[in-house]
This record gives sequence, C-alpha cells and structure tokens, in this order.
Amino acid sequence: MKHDFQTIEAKWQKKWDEVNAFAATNDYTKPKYYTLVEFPYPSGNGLHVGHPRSYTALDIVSRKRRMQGYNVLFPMGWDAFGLPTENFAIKNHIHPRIVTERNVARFKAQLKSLGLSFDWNREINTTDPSYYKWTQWIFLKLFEKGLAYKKKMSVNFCTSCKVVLANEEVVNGVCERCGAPVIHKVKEQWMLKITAYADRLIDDLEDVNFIEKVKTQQINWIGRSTGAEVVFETTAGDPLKIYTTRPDTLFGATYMVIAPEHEYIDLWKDKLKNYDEAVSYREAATRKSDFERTELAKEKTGVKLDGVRAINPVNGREIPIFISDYVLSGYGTGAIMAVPAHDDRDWEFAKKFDLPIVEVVAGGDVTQAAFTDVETGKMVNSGFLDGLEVAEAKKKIIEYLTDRGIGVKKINFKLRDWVFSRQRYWGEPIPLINCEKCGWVAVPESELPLTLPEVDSYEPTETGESPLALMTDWVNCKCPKCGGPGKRETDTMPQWAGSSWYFLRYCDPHNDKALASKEALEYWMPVDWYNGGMEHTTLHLLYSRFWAKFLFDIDVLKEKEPYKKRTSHGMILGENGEKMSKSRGNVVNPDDIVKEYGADTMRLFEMFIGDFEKSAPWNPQSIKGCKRFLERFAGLTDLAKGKGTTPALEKSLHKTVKKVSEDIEAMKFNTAIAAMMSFINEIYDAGALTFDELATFSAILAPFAPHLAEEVWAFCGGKGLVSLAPWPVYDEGKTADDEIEFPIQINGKVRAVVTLTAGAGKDEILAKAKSDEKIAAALEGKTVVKEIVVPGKIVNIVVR
RNA sequence: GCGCCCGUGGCGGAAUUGGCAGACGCGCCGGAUUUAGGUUCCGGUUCUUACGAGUGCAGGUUCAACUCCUGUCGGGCGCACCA
Repeated sequence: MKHDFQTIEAKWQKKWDEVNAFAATNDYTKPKYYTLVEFPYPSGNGLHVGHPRSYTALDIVSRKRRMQGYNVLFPMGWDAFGLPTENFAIKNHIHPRIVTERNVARFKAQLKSLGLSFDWNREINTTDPSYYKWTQWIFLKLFEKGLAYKKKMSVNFCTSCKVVLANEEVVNGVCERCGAPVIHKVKEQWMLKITAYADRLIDDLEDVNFIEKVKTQQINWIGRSTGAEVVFETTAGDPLKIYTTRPDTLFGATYMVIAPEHEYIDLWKDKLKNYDEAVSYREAATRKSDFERTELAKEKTGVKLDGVRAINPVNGREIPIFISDYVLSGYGTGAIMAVPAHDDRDWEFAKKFDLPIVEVVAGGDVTQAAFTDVETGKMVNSGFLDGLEVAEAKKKIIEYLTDRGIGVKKINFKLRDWVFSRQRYWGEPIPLINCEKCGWVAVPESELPLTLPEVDSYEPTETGESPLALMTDWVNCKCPKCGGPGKRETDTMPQWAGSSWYFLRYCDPHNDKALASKEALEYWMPVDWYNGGMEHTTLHLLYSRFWAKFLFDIDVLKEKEPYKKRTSHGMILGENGEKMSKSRGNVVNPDDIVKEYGADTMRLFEMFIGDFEKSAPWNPQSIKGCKRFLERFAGLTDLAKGKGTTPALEKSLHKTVKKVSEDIEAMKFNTAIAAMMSFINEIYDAGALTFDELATFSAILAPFAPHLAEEVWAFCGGKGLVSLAPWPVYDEGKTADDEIEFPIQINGKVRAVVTLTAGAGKDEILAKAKSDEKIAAALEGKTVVKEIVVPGKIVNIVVR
C-alpha cells in the first residue's frame, strides 16, 4: 500500500465525523476520563506549531483511553475575549465579534486538519453570551459572599495607548505592546479576595499530582512566610508595629525602616525636624516608575527621621528610624526592624549610612557580609537567648513577646488580591449597578447575561474609562432594589475570568439553567489530566483553582481541587533555537507542513522532536524520518500474510506494546515512537508478518498516526474503527528475553560479552564468564580480589 | 541577588534510575537500482596517533558514576528589595 496521505486523511476524518466517533457520552455508569488542554486565544495569526505539541500529546492519551474502554471527555473551545482582537477591531473598524468569528473559523479548520479527536459537540466560546452569563453569575456569587469589593488603588496607565494595563502587561516598566513608559494612576477597581484562599491554595497542593516545578511556582507566588509582629515604642509615644521572620535576631536590631508611604510620616509632622525632606523623598519614590525602581534597586537610598526614635523592646536602647523605598508599604506592616548583621539588605543599608552592625548569631563574619543562615549557628549578644539554636530562640522570643503583649506570631503572604477590572470593551460586563441610595447592587440573575451594548467606537476614552462609559443609554438604568436611578459599572472583566472555569462548562455546555448540571459535574470532575504551557502555571492555574474552591464552598462542586494531574510541555523554538516570532522571521506555519507531509507525519514529528517537557528547536530535515517511517508502515501491507503470529516477531511485538503503553503514560512520546521504529526495522529484517500482528501494530500506532492506522487496520480486516478498538494487551511473560547477554568486566572495564539463559544462577554465570577466552587471558597471572555478579545485569571481576 | 532545571557525537536526542554510553531519527560516507537528479534498498558513521580516551570543567564516594556528593564554569526558566 502506498501512503497517499491526502486521500487517506480526508477519508477517515469524514468517517469520524459521520459516526461522531469522539463524542463523550452522558452514560454516567461508564468509567470516565477527562483530558484537558488549554483552549487557545484565537489570534489573527492562526495556529502556531506550538499548539499541536500539547494537543497531539493529550490526543494520544485520549485516544488510548478510549481504546481502553473509558468514556473520554476531550473538549476544545475558544478563550476569545482579549486585547489583540479589540485592537484589530479598532484599527480596521470591524466589530470584535466578527473578528473573533473569523479567527475561530480559521483555528477550527486548522485543528480539524490535524485529526485531533476533540468532541466538537461541546465546543465553547467565552465571548458567547450563553457562556459569559455564567461567568457573570460566578462573579455575582463572589460579590454576594463579600469576596468582590471595590478599592481605590494605583494602576498602571500607558501614556501612549491611554489605557489601564494589568501588571502582566507591563514588562520592565514599559507597555508590553507599544513600549511607551507606564505611569501610576489612582483608580477605583473591583478586586477579588483571593488572599482569603491563600492557605488552602498552598495546602491542597499536597493532594494533587502536579509536576514539582508547577507546585513550587504556585507556592512561591503565594509566598507564605511565618514570623512575628513586634511593637516598638517610640519617643513620639506612638507604638510602631513591624513584621519580621527573624524575631530571634531582635537584639541585633540597630535601626528601623518604614516605607515612604507609611502613615506615621504625616502623623509625626510636628515632631519631625526634617519633615519636608521626608515628604520630598516620598514624592520622589512614588514618582519613580516601576522601571526606575528596579533599575535603582542596586543602590540603597533613604532619609533618617530627625526628631523621633524607636526603642528596642528587649534591651531598651534607642535606635534611629529611616524611611526608604526598600521597604514596601503593601507588605506586612510597611515597617521593619533592621538587623544588618543577619539580613543582606539591611547590611547594605547599614554600610551606606554607617550604622552599627551587631552580631547576634555566631557562625559568620558580619564585618564582611550578613550571616543569614538559620540552620547552623548559636545566639550571642542576646541576653536570655544566648547559647540557643536559632529555631529555639525563635520560639522563646515569641513567648516572651506574647507574654508582655508586645508581639505575636504572624503569617504573611506575598499574594495580593486580584485586580478584576479592565477599562476595555471586549470583555464580560461586570453586572453591577451603582445606586445613590443602595450602593452597589447586583443585576438580578434573571437579567443575566448582561450583554455588551453595540458601541460606535471601541477606543478607550482619554480619561482611561472603558468605552462603555460613553453609552449613556446603557449606563443609566434603574436600581433593581429601590427602583431609583442607577448607573451600571462600565468596567469589564479581565481575560482570566472566562478561562477560570471553562473546564466546568465542557461537562454540560448547553445547559441554560446552571453553569452545568450537578450530575454532569459530579461525574466528569475533576479533570484527570491537564496539560498546558509553563507560562500559565502561575496565574491561570491559581485563578482557576481559586474559583473552583469557591464553587466548592457554595456547593456547586464536590471536589476542592479542579485538576488531578497537571503536566507541562516545552516550547517549540525556531530553527535557529530562538523563540518563534514574526519579527525574527522564524515562524513555521503548521498548514504548510500538513499540506506537504500530511497530518500523521506532522503529529508524529511533533512528538518525536525531543523530550516533551523541554523546549526543542524546529528541524525541517528531521520530518523526513517520520515520513519514511509512515511510508514503511504502509508498506507492511505488502509483507502481511497468514493468520496467528510468527514466533520470531511475537516477543518483539509484546515488548513494543509494553513500551508504547508505558511511555504514553510517562509522556515519553519520543521513545515510544523510537520503539515502533525499531520494531518496523525488525519486521523488514524478518521479511514477513501476519495480518494479526499488523493489526495489533496499527492499534498501538493509532493514537499517534490515526488516519493511516485506520487504513491499515481496515486492510487487515479489523472490525470497526481502530480508534475505538480495544487497546492491545501484552503478556508480561513474553516481554522477557530467554537469553541474556552478560557484559563481563575486569576492573570495571568490559572485556567480553557472554550469552546465558535468563534464569542462570551466580555460579553458572561466573563459570561461563571465566571460560571465555578473553577473560581467561585477562585473568592469567592475576589474583582475583572480588567477584561481583548481578544476575540479569553484569559481572565484574576485580583483579590485582 | 534568590529559587528551580539543564550541559551527552556534526544535529535532535536515548540510557530500565548506580550496571555494555550514544537506542531511534536527521545528516554524512560507501555501495546497489536509475540515462541523470530525486526516491528506494544494503552497509558504515563518538574520538583516536588504534594503546586507549570519552557524558561542560576539577575533585570525591563506589567493584562499577551521564546517573550520587563537593566545588566551578556555561545556558534556560521563574521571582525580583516580600523583612
């Protein structure tokens, strides 16, 4: 058989569609398996060769699970709200909905051409009002439970785009898109209280099977630290509260630092002799852009407050107070005790301002550098703590402070609440109404979805308000509570909103009574295997886990974690080893590959390109190897004859089935393919195989190259579709070799290889080894010191 | 700066977790088929001065190290003054 991929691929894709081969059924009695890949943002550029890497990988898993008899849910959809679409719409005066429709159509055609076994009956789109109705519903539930609140805060504002930017859109202090400087503006923003879930977001990671890297990233992002809050009296009479993770070093605190924004600066206005200097420092600090702040981080700056001093509570010493921007107002209490001997930043600051450095933990040389080790070292110069280990000292000092009411154990997080407002058009409207009498009132559930009004211009306003603010007809409405005049919220939700719960909608995508039925959620959730890019492992994963936990709390979900298993794929780079981008001119279009080589070759190549979890450069030369492999596979139809199995190939086939089965689970797709390549080489050496063997081979190849596998399966007389045929089982006994080749080492160097039956004992192995000519020669005249025999592995004879 | 990961032929990468380093593929070399090119098939392909040497470099543990430990250099990712 020739591998005429154009005909074969069209034929089987049509067939799969006709019989709805990959539809997940609502038969809740069958064992289920939910495989999920991140749904793409349908950009105007079309599919990137990186997309199929993840999609093919989980397509392989999904196809294998179907063959193993599971009811598989492997869905696809569109994360279609977002800035590039809105910008394209503004530039070309086309409605973003039209742009989205076009892009989706292109993406869908591209995905379909790859033969991915998505259940297209469950396709979703975050911009569809029947979808975002439920995004709004979840938001209202959060609002109802007090987890959504409005807060005045400093936001990033692009001076050129005149748009408020999310933190993620600010790269090195400039606008990610146009490169113009970003300044801070104070605006009221809707916030989600994700910090209320900080502990659970860390602790529940214990119960899930995420790759370690992802777990640590989540943990680091949340940034939980344990320490103490300690109150220092001041000469002004106002107690100054600080946060520290090293209360054990309290005796070494030689000065204090408060953030430039700290309220005490104004409180102490009359007491400070250099109030003006402090204020001008504060102004300089807030005027600095993020860019300058990070750039200037190398050099410490600050102002010593003249007129107020703090008192160290353990030794009664008066110490100076500084303001410096190395202390952040948003973390802890916005004030610290500085222990230069045991903190790098404090040490640097102390050196610059010539402040005393008092060693309180022995073990380093604090004249040279701060000694920050907490594992070793004993307390010194610390009164009643002297001689204790750091850990003991921590306990004791906290007890001491607690007893006197001047300190308490305290846990802090780096995680901040989620800024949920965007001043944009192309996003979900926030369904709230502001009434002068009643305050913020939820749009009644019966009025959801609150759809986006048609506007003439999508451009953001000069003031940074959403374009929706100009739609006075839409904005002015009645208060649902009192019937008085109300104004709608004009901010929309961030792109993260729609993707924070999409995996739930797939369970029951057409439900208009709930985001999904209870039964569907109970059956399908949690997601069994979720694969996606490392770039989404902090925010998207954190946000969606947060929403899932909230939905668990309000009894929508039965599971507290949405994803059982999370894996990640490496990026596909350009031929030159750099990230693919238009500007670098190294972008590969998947359509071209599919056209020239076919979908099966493309799929195989993407999986063979290297270690799945690592990034790999695109190598057009190597595609040939995958193409040849499939041609040789198709050519096996000319060698097939007879029934049953041939003894010579039987063992190899069992081994290959085992290897492929195991490698798929371990995401070692490259070695699974290598094993199948080796097997095919063996068949060509043997010169013949049976139809049964070829059918079995088709079955294990089917997840990787489904179209050709169907064709060959049909040729062998296989029943129905190979995509739905049972996954081949291997006989463990037939995967073991009868004879084993033993390398024989002399002093750790291989000198000979002898062949023995698998069950041979130590003595037999050794006897055979010594009878080997080369070994005998090597042993002559030498004294044997030691003989190591590892059955099934190796023999090493140590001689002198 | 801190945290995590990675360094193996000309290239992408294997190595059952401490047991024959270089599977599989690309590329390259030689041969066959072909008028020729391409395709296909067969053989070879870590280096070597042929003794050996060899998994970035220098040490260590071990009968045995790509694998474990220490130091060091190089690359990637994440966080970035979080007290």
